[in-house]
Amino acid sequence: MGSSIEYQRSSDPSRESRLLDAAAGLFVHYGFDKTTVAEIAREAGVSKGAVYLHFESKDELLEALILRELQAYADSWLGAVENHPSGGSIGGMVRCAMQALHGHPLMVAILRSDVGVFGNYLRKPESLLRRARGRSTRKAFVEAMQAAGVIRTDVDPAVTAHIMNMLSFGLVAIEQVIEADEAPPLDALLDGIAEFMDRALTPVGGGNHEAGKAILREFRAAGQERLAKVTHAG
Amino acid sequence: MGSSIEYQRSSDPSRESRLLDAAAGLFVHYGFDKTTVAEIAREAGVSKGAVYLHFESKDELLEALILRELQAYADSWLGAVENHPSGGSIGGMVRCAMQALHGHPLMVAILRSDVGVFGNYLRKPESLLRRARGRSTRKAFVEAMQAAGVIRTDVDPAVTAHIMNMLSFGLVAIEQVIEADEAPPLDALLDGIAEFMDRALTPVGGGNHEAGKAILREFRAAGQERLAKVTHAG
DNA sequence: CATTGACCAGTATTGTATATTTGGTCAACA
DNA sequence: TGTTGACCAAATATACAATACTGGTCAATG
Repeated sequence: MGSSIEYQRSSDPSRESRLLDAAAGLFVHYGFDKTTVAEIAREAGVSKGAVYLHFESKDELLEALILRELQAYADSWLGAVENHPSGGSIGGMVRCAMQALHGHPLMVAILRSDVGVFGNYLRKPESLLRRARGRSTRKAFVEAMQAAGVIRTDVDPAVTAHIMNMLSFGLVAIEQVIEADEAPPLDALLDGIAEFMDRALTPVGGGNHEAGKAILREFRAAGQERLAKVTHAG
Repeated sequence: MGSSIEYQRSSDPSRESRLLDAAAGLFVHYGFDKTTVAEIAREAGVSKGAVYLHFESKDELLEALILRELQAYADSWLGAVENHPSGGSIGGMVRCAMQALHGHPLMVAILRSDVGVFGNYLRKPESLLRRARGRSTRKAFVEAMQAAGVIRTDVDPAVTAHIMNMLSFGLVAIEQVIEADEAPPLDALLDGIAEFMDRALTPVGGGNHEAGKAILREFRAAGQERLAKVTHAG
C-alpha cells in the first residue's frame, strides 16, 4: 500500500512484458495462489530476483497485469469498432465488445471475478479494480451516447447501463451453467445480440455511427487517464 | 440413486412443509454442508428420526426442497403475469419473472448455482436440476411465443433464448459485483427491462397478450409434468 | 401404527510436531 | 549497473493420533 519510494525501474520493456506474459499464462492455468514467483521467473527466462527489479511484489505484478489487460482489451474493442462497418451503432459496439473478449481470457476472468484465477486479490478493498471502478462510468457512457444521438433518449441511462452490465456478466456467467452444445454458434449469437441491442436502443431515425465511434475514442482516452492516475496514487 | 422401495410416507403435509421450511432457512443461512439433519429436525420441532420418515436422505430432502422451490417460483411468476395488465407481453413476462425472484432466495441461489448454499449437489450429474433441464426448453418457449404472435418472427429463437438466459444469469451475477447504491431502484429497473425487451422482441403490430398468457400456462403445466416424471424415475 | 433418541460406522476436525515451500531480501558478482 | 541465486522468516503442507460430529438405522416406546 503506502508505496514507499519511486525506485529506478529497468527500462527494458520487453523483459517486463515477458514476465507479464508468463504470469498471465500461469495465472489462467494454475491460479494466482498456486503460481509461484519462481515459476513466473523461470517461464520468463530470468531469475527470481529479477522479478523484483520490475515489480514491488507479487500483488503489484498482478496489478500491472490487470492494468495491461484492461488496456489491451480496450484497444481490441476500439480496434474492432473502428473496423466494423456498423461498429458505431450501439449493437455494433456491444457486438465488438463481446467479440474482443476472445483472446482475452484474463478479461473474462476479471468480469467473472474469478477467484480461481486471482485468488482473493480482486476482493481486497485496495485492489486496482476497486480503485479504478468509476462510480457510474457506464451511466455517463450511456448519457454521452444519448447526447450524440447513438442511443434513443427516452430511456433511463442508469437503467440502460445496468442492463448492459447484466448482459456483460450474463455472457460470462452463463458459460459455467450451459452445456457448450446448447449455445448457438458464436457468430449467430453476436449478430443476434447486436440486432437485439439495436432494436432496443437505436433512435427511430437510426443512430449516428461516426458520433458513436468518436464518443468511444473519447471514453477510451479518459479511461486511460483515469487508470494512470489510479496507478500513480497508490 | 437406484431408489429402492416406495415406502409408506407420512400423509401429514404440514410436517413435511415445516421440515422443508426449516431446511430452506438453514441452507440459505449456513449452506447445505454446514447444516446438520439434527438442526433441521430441531428447527422443525421434530426428532431427527422423523426426518427420515419423510425423506430418504439429506440429499433427497434437498431435492424435494428444490422441487418445491421451482414450483413455488413458477406459481409466483404465473400469478404475477396473470395479474399484471401487460403480463402477456414478452417484456411483461420478463418483468414478472424478475419481480417474482423476490421472496425466492433459493431460486436466486439456483440460478447462481450457489455452491455455498447447495454444497456440491448442483454439480452432481444426477442432480434434480440436471435431470430436469430440458435440452432446449427456452428455445421451444421462444418458438411457441413466436407462433403465438407474442415475439417477432424474424429473430433466431435459439439466439433469443440464449439472450434471455444471459439476462437471467446476469441479473443475479451482477449483484455480487455492483455496490447496492449503484443499482437503480428496483421498480425503475424492472420497468426499464420490460421496455427494453418489448422494444427488442415485440412484433411491429404489438403482441397478442392473451396468447402469451395462454402459452405460459401451457408451459407451466408441461413443466410440472416433466418435473413429476423426473422425480418419479430416480 | 407413528415416533423417538440411543446407537453405529465413517468422516471431519483438532492438536501437535515436523518438513516443505513461499514471497521477498541482499551481499556478491559480472 | 544490472543481475543473480543463496538465504530468511513466515506461511503452508504433511503426518498422524485423538476426538467430535455426521448422516443414517432401528429396537424400544407410547
